[in-house]
This record gives sequence, structure tokens and C-alpha cells, in this order.
Amino acid sequence: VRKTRKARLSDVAALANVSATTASYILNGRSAQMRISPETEARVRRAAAELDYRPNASARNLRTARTRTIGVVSDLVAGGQFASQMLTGASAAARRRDHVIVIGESQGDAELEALLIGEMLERGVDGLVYATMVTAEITASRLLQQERTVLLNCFDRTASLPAVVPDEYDGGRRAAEEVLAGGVAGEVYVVGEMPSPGAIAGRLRLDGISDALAAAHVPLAGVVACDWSVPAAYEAVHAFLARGRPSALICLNDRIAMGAYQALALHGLEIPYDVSVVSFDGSELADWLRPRLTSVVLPYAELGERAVDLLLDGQARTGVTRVPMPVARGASVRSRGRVRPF
Amino acid sequence: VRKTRKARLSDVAALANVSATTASYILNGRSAQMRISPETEARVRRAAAELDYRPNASARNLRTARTRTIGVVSDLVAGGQFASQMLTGASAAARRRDHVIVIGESQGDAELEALLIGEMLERGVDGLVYATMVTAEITASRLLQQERTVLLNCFDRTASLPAVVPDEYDGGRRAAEEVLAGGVAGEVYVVGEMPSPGAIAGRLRLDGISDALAAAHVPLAGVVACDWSVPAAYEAVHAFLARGRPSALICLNDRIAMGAYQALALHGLEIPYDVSVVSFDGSELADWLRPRLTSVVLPYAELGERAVDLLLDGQARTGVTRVPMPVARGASVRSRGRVRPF
DNA sequence: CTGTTAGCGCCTTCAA
DNA sequence: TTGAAGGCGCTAACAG
Repeated sequence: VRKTRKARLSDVAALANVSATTASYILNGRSAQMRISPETEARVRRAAAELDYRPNASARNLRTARTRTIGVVSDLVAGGQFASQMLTGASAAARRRDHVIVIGESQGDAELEALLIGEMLERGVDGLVYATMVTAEITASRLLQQERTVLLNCFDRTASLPAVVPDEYDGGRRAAEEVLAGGVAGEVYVVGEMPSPGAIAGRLRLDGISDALAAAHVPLAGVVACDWSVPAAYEAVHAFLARGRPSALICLNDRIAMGAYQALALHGLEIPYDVSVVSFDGSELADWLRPRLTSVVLPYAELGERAVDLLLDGQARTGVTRVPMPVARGASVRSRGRVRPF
Repeated sequence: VRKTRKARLSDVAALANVSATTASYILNGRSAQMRISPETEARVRRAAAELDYRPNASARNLRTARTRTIGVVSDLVAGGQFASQMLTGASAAARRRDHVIVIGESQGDAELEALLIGEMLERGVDGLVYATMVTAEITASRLLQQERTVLLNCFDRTASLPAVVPDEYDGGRRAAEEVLAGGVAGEVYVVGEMPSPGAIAGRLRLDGISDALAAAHVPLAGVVACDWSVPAAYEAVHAFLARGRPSALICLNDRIAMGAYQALALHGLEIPYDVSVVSFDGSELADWLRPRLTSVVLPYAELGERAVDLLLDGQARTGVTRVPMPVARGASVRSRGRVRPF
């Protein structure tokens, strides 16, 4: 095992019998432009490999005032699906363009958030991605507005920062269309309600659902209100089923759908033959339920990618980019061809 | 809105009528040590605030050869719970010690992994955390071995790198003890089997379970083999129930437990009155099932914290740190006091 | 107690 | 086609 000290550019240059300048040009892929002899280039590259040379990013950053680093600050707390997939997408997009990601979680604490952003600015990040756990309209802090920033899963009307969000309204339409495609024999209900003030996903989904149903002359029969959690949905749907028999339930997320599944089972109703169920999220949970749940997918990874791309493209138009929500089909929706087994 | 250029240390010094040295000492909290007059200090701090001064990390890093940055590279792919919680823990621990985290996902690609590690080394990270999605014995790459590295959720016997893993064996014992605590009326089975070659969690859990049961004179009745997924577990348990009636099922993870729940329901068996169920993971899923599932928790966030702490403590003893797995109690285990409702 | 000085490693005009 | 020189912003000996 060679126990050499970390090699510097000048070491490489020395070993190759050239100046640091030449070595720098070559190692930065500008040898053609500088019309450096192929033989010199080979010698330098060999020397670099020999010494296991790695450029010192701090020095380069200091000189170039760029860091090829993107700061991602999020308010994610329990951070399940979202945090993870979003970071995966962002990280992959960054890699593709030779950047790297540093992360910070504000945990919803404004002071900590400012601290984290400050930290990243000191580090000279080339840009910031600010992500929220729930799709919401926010007020971006001064700090964010002064820097090159892309909002992820949220947007700010006052500041004209570019933003990337799922196309919830269209997602709502798609959910409704899934139900309609199978033919509707009775009443269609939505399960869930708006959780927190700033959040808007529920509202938009509901709008999309209403509009699509209305267009098909199957007006939405009503909304079963409940928190976006399994037990709350279970209770709410349980109570609801004591009063009526829906033909289809459109749940505002997969956890609600899980609660609905439990309640339907308790009432001896079989999915999809007695009741169709569709929901939103496209989480793993949808695949785990029996029958598999048809769900309109929140494309978290793609959101992360798009945000980073937007940031790095510089063009960063100031508008809101809406990313389509694809449908992950399970077997929870009645269809004309699907017959109840014995 | 002030549109000043970014202030340098020398600007602050000039505004405060001191030299850059003095300003540097003060801003780095060494004014006491340097016995700088309080008045001078106040003047400098005021100037810094006035100019909204932020130290340039690149310059500082270059000078000090430290970056207060930790690189986390993982092989996480779909990256659900684990990725997210582990990063949350690591990030929090880093923050606490004034460090920041840069992330990279190798997606199981060795070449990409080397690239990412190289990238981090260029950036001069103060240390590396290498994390795997499943607890496994690995062979750390040369690069890793040469750097200050802590292994997370994996370990390498040959290289003596410090490692942090969940205490799976003890977790197994705890799972068994949960079942035993309620009194065992019949046979206890384990559901699941070892997934991939390098993985060891299943084996250790099984050992812990066997030992704890044997110690209580309730030998393990058998193992129902299946993949660690909901549908596989459903099928396996379904088939198993056609042949026998267990008193308790210890599932090797929460997804398996979910499949078991589905199969038990199909056979008209009620949890926990007919069958007790315990599992591992402590994921959200455990809270969503009805009745809530008792699960031995994988303390991902804590693993992340411990890894970073170990890294930063320098002492970094070369051994394997086993983090205890706490039990999250639900209502899926029969207990002496729990009576079947009407 | 405070200022002067000298680099950290790299990039990049400017000359040769 | 290559080399010499200067400086990015900050820290830390070493003087005073």
C-alpha cells in the first residue's frame, strides 16, 4: 500500500515535466483548445493516475467562486416516502450534471431554517432547493428570495421564485376517470378533507374530481370528511357505511384508502365488486393492500429531478411547473370485464 | 433593499478599524483567548452584522484543510423508511456539531459508488459514512478503507472499520419475550426467511427468537418460509393455515405481518385472541394495521446519529456498535388481561 | 492587545 | 504550445 501524501497539481506537473498551467489545462479537458501535444497530455494523465491525484475542491471553489454544490433544505419531519424519493431524484439529477447535494432539515423551525440556509450560503452553494412535505403555498424567507432558489412541492405567489409541484388538479381528473372507465352503477364519494391551512393538494384534487365527474354527468355524491390517516378514515367510512352504500370511493390518499379497506371489509363489502376504490399517492402501501389499490402517483423523484434541472438550467423561469401524476393501476376498480369470482 | 456586494473579512475589519487578524479572532470566538478589548469586539461584531458578513467557507477550508462536512454514501434504491430516517438522524447529529452532510446514492453500482466517494474526497469531507439498505456483511472498497469511515447498517470483518448496526439478536429475544409475556397456549412459528446472501438480519433475529423461546421451554414450532413481502407472506401463511393453527406468529418484518394479517382474516382468525402476531421494523405500517401491530423497532434515525457521532468523536474504535431495538407495542399480542370483546 | 506577513492549491491572464 | 506570476478569502505564526 502506497502511503503517499495527498498529491497536488504541482506534483503531477513535476512528475510529468510540465508546468502546473499545462497540467491544469489538460486535467480540465481543455487540452484540445490549448492545442497541447497528445504526447504531453498522455504523460500528464499518466502522472495524475500514478499519484492518484485529486483536485482540491476547496482551492478550486475559492478560485472559481463556484462549488458545484446544491443545497436542499426541507421541512420534512417524519420524512417517509417524500423525503427519500425527492432526495433520490434530486441527487440523481445533480450527479448527472456533476453536482453534489448537501441537505438540511428545518423540522418546521424557522430559526433553524435560516441557520441552515446561512450555512449553505457560507459554503457557496450554487443554488438552493426549498422543499416542503405537503404541497402548500408558502411565504419564502428573505434569504431564499435573494438567492438562486427553486421551490419544491410548494410555491410563493408574492416572490416570483420558480416552483415545481405535482399537477394535483389533473390528478384529480385522472382519479375520477379511473372510476368512470369501469362504468358507474351508483354514487361516487370522496373520502378525506383538507388537512392544514396552507395545504392545497386536497382542494385541487377535489376540484379535478368534481369537474371530471360532472363532465360525465355523474355528479359527486358527497364528501366523507376525515383526517388523512388510517384510523380516522376507518372510523369515518365505518360510520358512513351505516347510512349508505356507495358505488365508488375516491380517497384523497393511500392511508385513507387503507382505512376504507378495513371499514369495507368489516361491512362485508368486497372490492371492487361491491365498491370501487381509487386514491392518491402511489405509495408502496397501494401495492400491499388486497386487492392492489389503484392510485394516482405523486411523482416525488421526478419533482426532485425537475427542481434541480430547473435550478441548473439557469433559465429558471419564474413560473410554476406542474408535473403530471401518473396512474398506478391495481385491481380496486370495477371494470366491465371484471367478474366476481366464486 | 441593500444591494451590496458580498462582504469579505477585510471589509468588516476596515469598517471596524481593525486588522483582518483581529476580526478573524473575534468572529471565531477566540477574542477571550486573545484578550481583545470588549469594545473592539463589539465594534467588529457590529460591523459584521452591518455588512451581513458571511465567512467564505471555501477559503477557510482551503486554509484549515477541514470542511466540517460529512459524506454519506448509501446503496439505497427505492429508499423508503431507511434512507429517510437514517439521513434525518445523521443530519441532526451533524448539525449538533456544526457539520453538514452531502449525500450520494450508489444504487448498488460499484463504479458509481467509487465515483461518488471520489467526489466527496475531492471536496475534502472530514469523514465518510457508508450505509446499506439491508443489514449485511460487506467488503469495503479500498477507497473507504483509506479514509476515516464509519459503516452504517453493515460491517466488514476484514477491514477493521467501525460499524453501527441494530442489535438484531437481542431484538429477536425481545420479540419472543413479547409473545411469552402473554402466555403461550400453543405453537409459536416464525414467518419469513433469509432474503439475500450477504444479509444477516433474519438469521440473527431467528437465533434470538429460538434462544429466548427455548429458555422458556416453548421451543420454536417451525418456520414458514417466504419472501419479505406482503403478497408472498399472504400466500405462505394462507397455505400454512390450511394445515395448522398456530398460537403465535413472529414475522420477520412488518410487511410479512401485513400479509399474515390478510391471511388470518381470510381464515376467520382474530388477532390477538386466536393468534398473536409480533414483527420487526416498527414502520408506520405497524400503526396502520388493525389491531395495531406490536413490532420490534429498527432505530434507523439513531443508527444515523450514532454513526456520525462515532465519526466525529475521532476515537472511532474499530468495533461494531450494536444499537438496541426497542419494542413498539400495539394490540396484536394476546395478554392475560385482554379479553375478547363481543 | 493588535498588525504584518505568508501561504493553503488552484486557475488564468499575460508573455515568451 | 508552455511557463511565470498573481490572487481568490481566510488563518495563524510571529512580531511589536
